[in-house]
Amino acid sequence: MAATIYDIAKQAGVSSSTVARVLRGDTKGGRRDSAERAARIREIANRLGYRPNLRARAFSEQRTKGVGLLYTDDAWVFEGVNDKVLQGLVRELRKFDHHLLLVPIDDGGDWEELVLGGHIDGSVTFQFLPACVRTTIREAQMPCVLLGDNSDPELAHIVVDDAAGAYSAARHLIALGHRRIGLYVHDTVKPHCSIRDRRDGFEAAMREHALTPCFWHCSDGEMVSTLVRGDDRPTGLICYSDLESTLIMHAMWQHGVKIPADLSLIGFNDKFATKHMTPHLTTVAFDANRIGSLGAQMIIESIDGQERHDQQRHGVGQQGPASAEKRAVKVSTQLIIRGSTAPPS
Amino acid sequence: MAATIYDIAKQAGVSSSTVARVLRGDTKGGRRDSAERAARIREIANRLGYRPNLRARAFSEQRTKGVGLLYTDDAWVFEGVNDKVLQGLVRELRKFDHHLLLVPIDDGGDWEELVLGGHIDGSVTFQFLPACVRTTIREAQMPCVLLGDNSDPELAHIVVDDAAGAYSAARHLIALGHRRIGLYVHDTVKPHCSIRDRRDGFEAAMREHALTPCFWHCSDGEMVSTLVRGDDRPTGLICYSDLESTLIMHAMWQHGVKIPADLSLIGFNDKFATKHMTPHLTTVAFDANRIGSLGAQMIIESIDGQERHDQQRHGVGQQGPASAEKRAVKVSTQLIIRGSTAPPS
DNA sequence: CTGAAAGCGCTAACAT
DNA sequence: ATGTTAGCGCTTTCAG
Repeated sequence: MAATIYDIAKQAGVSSSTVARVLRGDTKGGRRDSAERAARIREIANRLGYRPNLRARAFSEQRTKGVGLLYTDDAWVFEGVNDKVLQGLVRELRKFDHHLLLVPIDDGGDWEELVLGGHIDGSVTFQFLPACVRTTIREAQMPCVLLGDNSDPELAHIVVDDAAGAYSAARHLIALGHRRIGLYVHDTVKPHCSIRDRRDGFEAAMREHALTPCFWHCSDGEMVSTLVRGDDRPTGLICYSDLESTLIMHAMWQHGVKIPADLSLIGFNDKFATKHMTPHLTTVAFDANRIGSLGAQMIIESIDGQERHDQQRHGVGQQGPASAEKRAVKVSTQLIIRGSTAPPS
Repeated sequence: MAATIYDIAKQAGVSSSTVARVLRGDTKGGRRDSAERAARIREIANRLGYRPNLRARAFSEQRTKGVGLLYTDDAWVFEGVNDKVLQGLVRELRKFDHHLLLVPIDDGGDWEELVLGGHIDGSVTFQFLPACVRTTIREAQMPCVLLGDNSDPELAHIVVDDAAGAYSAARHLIALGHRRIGLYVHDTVKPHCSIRDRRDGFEAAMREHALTPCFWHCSDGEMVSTLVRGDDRPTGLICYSDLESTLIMHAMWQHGVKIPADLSLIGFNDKFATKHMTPHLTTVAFDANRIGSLGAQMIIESIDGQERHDQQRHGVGQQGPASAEKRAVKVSTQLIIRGSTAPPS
């Protein structure tokens, strides 16, 4: 049905290799096909609506140019700023002629067939994965990059510089004159390295000023109670994400607590900071898209590196640059000051 | 490196075909391999850590078991309830041993290579696609299902029964005694069949009671102005999605307009209805996950149907059931009544 | 029930 | 510069 290089070769009266070379623009080794032949071949290919068969190519090259996105938690993938990460990832992969497969990890274990069966050349993971998955991937020597997760220092990963972000937020509040400052994480937030890192950064800033850091990991109802009652309530609150900020800000409206007069509020992610909020939210922003695009570059590099490595083992390679070097990248944060923070009244 | 059926065949002293058959549990035509041989083959395969090479299989079967998700607008894919649709889609595809590829459609047109190059067997689309994409897909005879889009009646598609949903929302408000009722769509919402369908359903209900429907497609600022000034302001508002409802509800809090006493509010999607709102939102819900899982079933059916169809053309098929029948599915809605609606005061 | 063999379409090493 | 050829690993007739 679909035209192959053989069909073209026959019509052009040349060999299939010539067709393949011309169509791929292969000029390796100063190669240059005679212009006339090349033109005719291209014309015929065009007329026949030729398209390289990617399945055949993948089979021959032993490489699909596919990257798997491994995840266990559906909600996580599409939550918060992860949509931006995913966008950056997909777009960047496409730039390098790769594509992304969605691979949910179930208990059933049928992901192994897909991941290890050779339908993908490497994988990228969101959130933390079960240890068995990591083991499997490592044993299979599959290139892998962790996104938003630094739980395995052995593997390449990209995370936000959460500590620095929380630190800058705390510094901002302290500079405004706040003394009772807290960090709030909603109780539905699952365990994640970013919680610890943000807490670390926050507490470091507080300690530098001999202040006592408060930390809450509870429901919004409980947090609101704490914020509205008592004289020792915090006057500054840093939220784990803009979602917490939204909940708190609206609750404060309803309880008559003025922001920023009675409470200074800082978010994280710059996700809902201006859309749903009055006043607009001071928040710790970062380039989520970049996490994805960097991830794409790293995984492709890693795949290419491994391929070279494999060729070496078969004695085809030239020399030995360091094999897929493990890397850890931190994406920087930026404090965006808007209307939700002010000196305490 | 990785074991193949030949490696196993050699060790077991049988032919590769036998290995292939045993490992696949192929019992076609009442076939049953001798138990002892089969057991030994399986044992060896296991010991060698054999895994079928999916690239080779795809090449041989001329089918990858991949489905492409085609989209032009990043934001759309991850917006609103579409994350749920995507979840349902991916999970259901996996149940049938298929997988999903993310295929952003750019102007560059490099999506054609991926889609038409045989890396996917069929495609599913979100939102409306450029006409040229649809033309290409149709000409290539690629199986395709439209999700949340009925703009092309020629193609199989699944949509929410938006008209019925809006109708039920309007009926609810009318039954409560409201007379001035409006439908509100935020001005950032891109053109989509659901806007028209919801408007149709809303207006139908209003006409049945000889009431005048109001419709706004504007910024939230403008909508709020309308809601807070004048005596002929609406007492009931149906929002295009829970997002509009959120914006409106919080603005009303800030303007001292009580919900539901002064304004009854209805959302759509049941997305933020209980999380961010006081009172909880009356909303039109539907099973977004189901759109995805139905979509998966339909696209796989369509792919299988086409395969049979192709075999027929080569004279291999048996008989001729209707080829991939085009279908249009509507997912039903359900009005969930919570605290944001009440009789007008 | 089993084995031999053709074929899927492309890449790349080798020969000319 | 071009042609020849040998894979890539699995599926699927077709003989036996």
